[in-house]
Amino acid sequence: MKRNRKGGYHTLAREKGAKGKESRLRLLHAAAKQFATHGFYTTKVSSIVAEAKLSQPAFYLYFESKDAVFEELVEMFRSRLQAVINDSQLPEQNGAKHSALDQLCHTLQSMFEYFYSHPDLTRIGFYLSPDANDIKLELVQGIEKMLRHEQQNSNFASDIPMNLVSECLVGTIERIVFTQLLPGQITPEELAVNIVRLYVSGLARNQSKV
Amino acid sequence: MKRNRKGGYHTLAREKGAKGKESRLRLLHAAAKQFATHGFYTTKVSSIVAEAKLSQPAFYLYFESKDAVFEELVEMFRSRLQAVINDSQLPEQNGAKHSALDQLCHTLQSMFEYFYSHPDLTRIGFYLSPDANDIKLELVQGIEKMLRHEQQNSNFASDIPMNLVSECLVGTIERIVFTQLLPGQITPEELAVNIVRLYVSGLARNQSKV
Amino acid sequence: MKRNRKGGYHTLAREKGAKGKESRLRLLHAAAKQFATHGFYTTKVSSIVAEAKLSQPAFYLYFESKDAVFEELVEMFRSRLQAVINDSQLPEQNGAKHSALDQLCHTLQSMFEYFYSHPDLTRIGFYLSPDANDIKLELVQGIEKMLRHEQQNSNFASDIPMNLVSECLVGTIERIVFTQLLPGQITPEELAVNIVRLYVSGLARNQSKV
Amino acid sequence: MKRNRKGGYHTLAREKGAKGKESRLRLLHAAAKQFATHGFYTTKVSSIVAEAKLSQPAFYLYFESKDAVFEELVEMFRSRLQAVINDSQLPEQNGAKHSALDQLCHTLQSMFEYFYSHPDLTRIGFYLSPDANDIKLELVQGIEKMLRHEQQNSNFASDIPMNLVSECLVGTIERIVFTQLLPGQITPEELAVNIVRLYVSGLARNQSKV
DNA sequence: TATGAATGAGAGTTCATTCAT
DNA sequence: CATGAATGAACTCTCATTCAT
Repeated sequence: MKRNRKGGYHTLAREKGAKGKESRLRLLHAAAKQFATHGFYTTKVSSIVAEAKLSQPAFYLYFESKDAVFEELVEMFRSRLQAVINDSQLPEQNGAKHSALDQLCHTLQSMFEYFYSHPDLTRIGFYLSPDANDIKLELVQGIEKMLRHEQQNSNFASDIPMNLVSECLVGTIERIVFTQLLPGQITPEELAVNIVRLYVSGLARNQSKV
Repeated sequence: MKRNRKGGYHTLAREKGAKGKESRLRLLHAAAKQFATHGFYTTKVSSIVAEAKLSQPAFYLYFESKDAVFEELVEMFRSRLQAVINDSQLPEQNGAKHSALDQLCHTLQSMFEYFYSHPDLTRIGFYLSPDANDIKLELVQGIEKMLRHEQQNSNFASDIPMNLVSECLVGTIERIVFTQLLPGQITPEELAVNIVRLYVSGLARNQSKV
Repeated sequence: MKRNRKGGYHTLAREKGAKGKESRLRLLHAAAKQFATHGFYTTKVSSIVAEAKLSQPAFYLYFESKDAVFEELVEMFRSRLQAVINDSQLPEQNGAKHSALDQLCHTLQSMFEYFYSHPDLTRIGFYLSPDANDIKLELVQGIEKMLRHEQQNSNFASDIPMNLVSECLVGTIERIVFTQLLPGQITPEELAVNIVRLYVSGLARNQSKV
Repeated sequence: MKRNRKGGYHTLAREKGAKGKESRLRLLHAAAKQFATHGFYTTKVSSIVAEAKLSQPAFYLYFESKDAVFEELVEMFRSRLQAVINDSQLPEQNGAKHSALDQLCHTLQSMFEYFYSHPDLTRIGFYLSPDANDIKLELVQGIEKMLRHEQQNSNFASDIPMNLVSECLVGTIERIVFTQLLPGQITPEELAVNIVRLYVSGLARNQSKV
């Protein structure tokens, strides 16, 4: 968020007692929902607290500013997404490593599962945040690494630069998540499989095209 | 009560003489630039008119409101994009029709050329507008039509639903335009070719994968 | 577009604690005074809050808009006036009902007392409001009813339509209130007596005129 | 008008040629209509010129300001009304002077005829103008003079002060003009007769009341 | 005689944020 | 732990008025 930098945190974060922790959480959820639904600028602090059934000053008991909650949500999305990706390493099986494609497929599926179970955060981190580009860039780089790996195994012949491919794939993911996954048109698994298949095999019946 | 008799200053939208037309255009360009750079909410009417070297009231001489200019810009983008797509039908050559893929490739290239020469509008119509989804949906449908055509010529074996493919492709376009095309990393033609190749042939060297 | 999610700050009209109630009242009084003194359009919200010793946003804590306070004041005038009229029914005395004229006289006096003790509201409801006509019309009808009553007791011979008489009387009231009563030239009681006498007996010494 | 004093006239009034004179008149009529219909503040210069089919600068060719036209219209009303009253002196007939009542009746009728044929001006001068009070005061004084005259002829026994009676009468006139005369419910003559009869004879059948 | 184009000045309203309790 | 009450700072939009032609 570059919206309105204010400088260092002041010592709020009073989330000591149980009640405080709970209030903070309610605010966080309310904020996520409101931001996801209405965007950053049309979400008013007043509606966040209304949804959380707290007063406006209470909001500032737990967050430095409207910008700050937003940033926190984005950060949550970013780090959890990172975690999901990291945790999705397939274990070796019977001493044999999985192919990079299996790995990719599995990683995508894990991501999609995460997106599906956190639609508000996803909307915020992927669409709304000014940092969305950075987040997606990380994704691009992660994917590129996997692709290069497979390429080194000489399974990819494509003369399209892998970086471009990753960009394409991330674009695809981005859209498909919002138009297919979140509305529940398709399961995370199907989506992962379909996308990987498309990117690997392409559409053509005979491989002489273009 | 209802005291307010609105009804506009004097029917708005003068643009009779050349000077007026020019001012309106300056405002339109300034607005496009500001919106594209800062987004809708952080763009102030004051900065638009500053960039256009006019006073604030002048703005309201030519546009009903800040919302209205924005909508006008979006509409421009939408209709011109539509026109570009429609005008990109390849003519028959030597009595033989072009393949749907050539057609797709050519259409993409035309679109990319349009995007490249109108980056501000593109940013507005594709990212910023609440109507962006509608616009992209039109695009999805247009592309799906082309793909189905090719499919009926039985050049596509893919068992992935064509609608899903279109969605994927549009996602790709969307991203690639902003990360590669607009920053000038790649020419419209290269981009079109690469994308079509990727979607048609896929990445794999031998077609037994996944 | 429709970006604006209005929906009010936080449901408005707090006035929970005593302090809030008091502020709201101060604003209401200030508004009444300003409107009465300067009229609707020349009264600025800024002068209302200045008089109430509050900031501009505080105004919108208690009222939806400048229009809204005005309407509220008008409504107060209208309803209280109605109440005054209703409450001014003379009780039976010694088993004998009062004559309609006594009743009229008494009602007028009550009204005048109300006007005299609420000059600002009176100015607003009688002069300034676009609804002033409705309010006066109610008054005309109320008075007409009393007059008809007396007429049925065959105390009135006049061949002037009672409706016209009521209109005349209301016109008289309206003016006399502002030129005589509010400036303190005459007491409510004197005024009521004089007017009724005038309307009942007329000016002429011998009743053969005109 | 105290609205916005601006100081002395500048030398505009270019109404030399016939066309100029006509434009000025069109503006004046348009202004009267707009002011009468919508009031001073809700009438915009832009709507006046729209109605007059001229441009905004043209307006300032003929009038110093919005305030100025309004004042001019009020002044027209005031002076013409004065003239009507002065011209309504009944001539002696057969050497015998008319009674003051006949005179009053005739004067009222003339006034009503004037009002009826100039509804816009009447609305402006009687209702809208801040000077309305002065104008009505003049009227009160004129009427009071007539009444006193009749009183001296000892035709009036009333112990109600003649000044108060005049005030009452003017109030009556004011209202009745707008609710009965201008909407065309009653002719100027009938109105004059009815009012005078009411004020002279009163409502009562037998003169012992109150 | 008239107008297209432009503006200074200000009004109402909103919102994130804080004070006092 | 929480809130009722209040505000500074902006922002959009309007309107009478003028400049240049």
